[in-house]
Amino acid sequence: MNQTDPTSDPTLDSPPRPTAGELEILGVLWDRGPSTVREVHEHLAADRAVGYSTVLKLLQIMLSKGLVTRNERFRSHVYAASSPAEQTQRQLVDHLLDAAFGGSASQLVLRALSDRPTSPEELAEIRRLLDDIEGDPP
Amino acid sequence: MNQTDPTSDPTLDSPPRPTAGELEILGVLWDRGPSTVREVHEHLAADRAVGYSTVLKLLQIMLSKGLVTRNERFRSHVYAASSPAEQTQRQLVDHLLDAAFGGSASQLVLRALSDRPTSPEELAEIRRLLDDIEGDPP
DNA sequence: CTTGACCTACGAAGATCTTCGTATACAATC
DNA sequence: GATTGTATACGAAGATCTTCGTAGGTCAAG
Repeated sequence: MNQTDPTSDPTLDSPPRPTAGELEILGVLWDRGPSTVREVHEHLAADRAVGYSTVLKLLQIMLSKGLVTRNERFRSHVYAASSPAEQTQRQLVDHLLDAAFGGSASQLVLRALSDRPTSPEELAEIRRLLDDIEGDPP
Repeated sequence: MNQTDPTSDPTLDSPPRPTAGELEILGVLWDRGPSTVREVHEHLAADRAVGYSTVLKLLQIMLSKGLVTRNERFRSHVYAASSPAEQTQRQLVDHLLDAAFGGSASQLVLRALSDRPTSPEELAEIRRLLDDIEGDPP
């Protein structure tokens, strides 16, 4: 194999949807920014029992999938999420929309809002978003 | 087999979160109502290649998990979703909220709405929901 | 009663995810 | 240069999901 077949170059595809464990790690990276394995492990271990080498292995897999990047300039490699939270969240919502809501965003919103107590500030923010959308139609 | 051991009666726990394949089947059952394996299979096979016994097996597993019920009165067993769409959708949104949005419903709503073109009707429906929530605070 | 059509039950293979033990590398210190 | 602490790499086991082949039961028609 030689030059890049555009259809099979992994760096060109957006990374796959993260699994549950991967998402947990991404959450830490989004919060903290670029981190070493040790740092990620410490954060996760605060919540639940998990071994160091489990986190390491997961990060290596995530690297091979393109979910994270890593900087090897230091002895302790530094990992960072390769996509911002917004983009991955969008991807996840998109998937859920298709898989469980027949594509109806309003149904999903309905469930989300009737699901948990939502603060007045959040409600206001959503109204603002609706105004935006309706005021500036595609 | 005899009487039910109450500690292992699957009907007492709420059913677990369905997997991707299970969700696909639930979609058919929610749409069509109670259906035979054949009917479910026909619907799925219209979209993608899948064997009859795959669908059967999946339904049997779903039965053991409590995701569906079945009526054996006829030669062809009739399966039905054991929870309404709303409840399962709520469960899925709940999970996604925790796993990817740090529990912030408004963030999820934001992603959902900015994600896809949403029809004016849907937007209006969401506004109505907001009015409901704000008009009748907990 | 035999055959054919249709149905359920069962087992098992292959894929993916999660988890971790252990081997190996490296750098600093004695 | 041997030792010790810290890192990464690797392999493999166990769990769950997906998929389907095939055996075996039942009913109606011949």
